[in-house]
Amino acid sequence: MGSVSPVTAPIRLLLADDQALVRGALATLLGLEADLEVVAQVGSGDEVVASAREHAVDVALLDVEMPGTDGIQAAAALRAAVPACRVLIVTTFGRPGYLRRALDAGASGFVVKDTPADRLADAVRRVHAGLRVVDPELAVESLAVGTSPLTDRERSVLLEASRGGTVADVARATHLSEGTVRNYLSAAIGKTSARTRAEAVRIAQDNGWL
Amino acid sequence: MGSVSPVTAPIRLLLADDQALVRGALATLLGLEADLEVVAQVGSGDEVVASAREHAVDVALLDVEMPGTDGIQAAAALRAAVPACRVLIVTTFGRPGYLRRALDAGASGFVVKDTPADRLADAVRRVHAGLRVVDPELAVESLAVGTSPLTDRERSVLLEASRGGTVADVARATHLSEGTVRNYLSAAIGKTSARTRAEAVRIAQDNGWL
DNA sequence: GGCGGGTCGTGACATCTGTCATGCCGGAGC
DNA sequence: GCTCCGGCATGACAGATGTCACGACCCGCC
Repeated sequence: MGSVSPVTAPIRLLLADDQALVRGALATLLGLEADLEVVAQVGSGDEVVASAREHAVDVALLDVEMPGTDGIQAAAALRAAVPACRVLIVTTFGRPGYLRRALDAGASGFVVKDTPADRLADAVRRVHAGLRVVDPELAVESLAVGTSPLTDRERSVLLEASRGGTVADVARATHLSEGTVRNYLSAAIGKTSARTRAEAVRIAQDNGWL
Repeated sequence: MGSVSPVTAPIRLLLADDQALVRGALATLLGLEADLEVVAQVGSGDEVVASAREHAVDVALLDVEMPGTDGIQAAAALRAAVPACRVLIVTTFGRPGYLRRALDAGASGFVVKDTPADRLADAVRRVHAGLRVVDPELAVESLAVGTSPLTDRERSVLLEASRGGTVADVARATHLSEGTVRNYLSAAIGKTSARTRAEAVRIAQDNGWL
């Protein structure tokens, strides 16, 4: 007893990713580290909070793109429900808006999926130690792009329009007048410096504003 | 010598995926299997053929979504250059058109990334043994959807239009008359049973026709 | 109280889109 | 030979879209 360097308990991890293959592969990868232990895996954002609580998770690795509750919403819910649990967002797309929203939601780290595999474990350790982990390049871009210029309605109308329907479709879906929809779309097109509705959709998506 | 059950040489694998994190994780996952060995990893389709030749690869696992040469084009090139090397497509999206094109390109297997991780190694072994590996559900869907109804020009015009530009933009990019572009778009809209250009884009993308 | 900003609506206008008819050319197939 | 089909184009037309001006309401803020 009282050894000079006691064996610390491993960091308990939760993995949330809708793609079972990558989820499993990441679990294997992280499980090889002596000080890390994957104690839970889920395939949707809705299961995150319950699972994190049940398994006394230290760090949750959340993908952004998931069906239902996405990783960012899940991060917010998780921070509220289990404040001791840190969140590391692991995502495919390094969209500026994602980063900002992730940090707002209380995430401690943000890693894109094309970073080298051997850095992931370090990111987890840093997050667990209370540090922030953010790709500096992405942080710069995020600052440059700034926060979304779209109001809530503009965003929701543009989101509906991104499905490809006509103005009439969008109006029906949002319970708005057709004229109003066109006004909001016009505003969104202007604010995104686009020249078409479709282009506005693309720009907003690229920036993570949808 | 002449032992009853000789140790067979491990199956030599190539991994191609633009996301380093999943690539590395998959490598770790597969490397744990005694009869599998990851001998090469690349991050783009252009490097596949050279790398496969250099490392005497038995089975190549290719992602479809990659910058530059995509996994399906790479599969075709690889089959032509190194016929002994089998191809297993590992992709995020189970789009019917992807499957068909992958098989046409000479792929032996097609696995979506939301299949359980423990099945991947089996898929690799089967492919190596000369068997076909295809998700039966996806095969059915692929048959139901059928092959792309779009002609080459319709496809390329729709692809250009998917970037969100106006008819004039597309006409400029494709060196066609504006009227012709509108004709092709109209045809594409009709063939996809869409009611808008944007919807036609969405449908074509979902089916893997772009 | 006044001001700004977001929300929702109307009406009018110029332009863009989607559709259709029609034509010409070239190649594949009978 | 002829026909069918795809590529390419033009012209015309109805309807959709994007823009602008304008007004109404509510809320927060100085």
